[in-house]
Amino acid sequence: MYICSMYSSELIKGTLKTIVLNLLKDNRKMYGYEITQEVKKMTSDKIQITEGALYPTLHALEKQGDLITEKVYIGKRVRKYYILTDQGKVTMTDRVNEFADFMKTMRFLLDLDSTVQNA
Amino acid sequence: MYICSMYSSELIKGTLKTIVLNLLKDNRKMYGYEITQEVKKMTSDKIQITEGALYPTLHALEKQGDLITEKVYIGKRVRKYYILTDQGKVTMTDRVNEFADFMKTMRFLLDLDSTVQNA
DNA sequence: ATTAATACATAAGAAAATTATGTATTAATT
DNA sequence: AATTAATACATAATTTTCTTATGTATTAAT
Repeated sequence: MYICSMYSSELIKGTLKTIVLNLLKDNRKMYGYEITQEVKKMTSDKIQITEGALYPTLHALEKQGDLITEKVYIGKRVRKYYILTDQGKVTMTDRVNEFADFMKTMRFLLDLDSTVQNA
Repeated sequence: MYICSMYSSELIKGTLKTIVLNLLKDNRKMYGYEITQEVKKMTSDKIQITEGALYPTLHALEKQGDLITEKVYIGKRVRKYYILTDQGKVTMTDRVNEFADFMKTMRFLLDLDSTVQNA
């Protein structure tokens, strides 16, 4: 997963890229460790991204042209900021829309709109 | 995946057990092929479960005691109906609630409530 | 002085799909 | 009548994506 205290690991698979790309929208620049902390904070520890999952994903997104990096030295420590490219913005929008549509489909399929769970 | 014309494969990973268990609720009994067709129909072809994914999943759920089977012969053709056990009903509820909660978390994380996509 | 936190990275292994293949019956089409 | 499509099961090889483990190094806190 990304170490999830709350969700069974297989549930969350496949959403990491969507989460990362979405966090970087509005020209925000973030570095890896910051992403892990922000997601942990925003989800009240429900989703905790592991470094073993995050860094390869960031490298893949960079390789495919969705992200560019900016190295900054904080004292002697390296920090790699990630920024969305124009292509990355398109990918981000596609991914988020796709996930939103997927949720809609799943809500219908699991009959969730008539239950309490989706409050 | 389950052959998804619409969703990128990694998005859907991990929801198959939840989908299957949920379809079998209310003491409904279904066989494998029927499940693939029902999901295809209910999602307007957006989610198409492949046999390579479904059968191993059904066998796993049976092995762990969530499902029992009932063989029926239609002429010379075998049909294996799957039925939720009492344990399976608990698993089903847990899984569906977990997914509902996960969607809630993701809606917040992706800031979907303030956009058009979640209509 | 030691531990925790920050910050990066990669590699081995596991889980859950995909893709491909196989068997066999029955219905539909040409 | 012969072929194709649909029904219905199954498994095996491969790929993807994550987990778990490990590694290096700096800085802050105890």
